[in-house]
Amino acid sequence: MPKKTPLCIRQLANPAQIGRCREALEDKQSIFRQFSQIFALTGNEVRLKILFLLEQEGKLCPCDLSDILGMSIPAVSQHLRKLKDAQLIEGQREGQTIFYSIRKDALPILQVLLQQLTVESP
Amino acid sequence: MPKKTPLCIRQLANPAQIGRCREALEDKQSIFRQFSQIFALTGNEVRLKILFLLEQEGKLCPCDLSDILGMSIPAVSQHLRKLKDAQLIEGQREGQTIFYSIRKDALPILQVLLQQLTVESP
DNA sequence: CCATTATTTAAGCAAACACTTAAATAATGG
DNA sequence: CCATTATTTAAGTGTTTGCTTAAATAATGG
Repeated sequence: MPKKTPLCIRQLANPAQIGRCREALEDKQSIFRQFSQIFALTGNEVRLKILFLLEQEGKLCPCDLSDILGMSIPAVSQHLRKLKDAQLIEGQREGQTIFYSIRKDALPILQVLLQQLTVESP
Repeated sequence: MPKKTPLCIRQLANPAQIGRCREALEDKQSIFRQFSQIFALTGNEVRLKILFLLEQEGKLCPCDLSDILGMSIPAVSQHLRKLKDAQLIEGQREGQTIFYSIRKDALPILQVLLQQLTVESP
C-alpha cells in the first residue's frame, strides 16, 4: 500500500536555489513586513487619494477631505487614523481644526510611490 | 428650534483648493484605480515575497514557492492567480511544471517598488 | 490506460476591512 | 457655562480576504 503523497515534492527542484531564496527572505524579513504594510495602506483607493492630496496640498483637514472625496467624516477619520498609526502622516491642531500632513520621514518613500501615478506609460 | 448640523461644513474652507483637489482626482480616476490595485496586491506580505523572488530568480513554480515560503500549495496557487489576473505575472508550462515569471510589461513598475526594499534608510 | 506528479478549483470558515449611525471628546465664542 | 463646530471613538454590519481540506484537471511514464 503505497502512501499517497498529497503535495508535490519536486524531485527536480534546485536545492541551491531554494536555499538562496529562503535566505534572502530571512534577511529581509522585517523589510517585507514594513513594506507590505505601506503597500496595504496605499492599496486602498481612498487612502491613496488622501496621500496624493496631502502631498499635493501640503496639509488638509478631515472636513475638507470628506468634501473632496465625497464621503462621510468618520470614514475619512478612520482612514487618517490608520495612516497616522503607521506613522505616514501626522496631525497638527489649529483651533478646532486638525490639519494632517505627510510626515517628513515618510515623505521619501511616499514620493517614490506617488510619483508613479504621474509617470507616462510607454 | 435650530436644526443640528451633524457634519462640519467648514466655512473657513478654501473653495479654490477644494475645487482644485476634486479636479485632480477626477483627472486621475483610472490611475488611482489601477495603482491602488497594484498596491493592494503587493500589500500582502506573501505576494510581495513572491514578486521579489520572481524578480530575483527569473521564474519559479508553485511547488518551489510553497517550499520557500513554508505554506501550502493551494494557498500559493491562489496568490499566483491574483497576480496573474492582474497581469503582473504569467505562467509557462514545462512538462508538468508551470513556471511563473513577471510579465515584461509589468516589470518597470514592479522593479520600482521592489527596488525600495533594498534601499538603505538614512 | 493507469498510477504518479503538479497544479488548479471549489467550498467552507475565521479574521480583517470599510462603511454606517450614534455617542463622546475638544476647542471656540457669545 | 452653553451652543456650535470639528473631530474622534465605538458599536454594528455586510463584504472581502486568506487560509484549509477535498476534489478536479492535466501531463508523464511505465
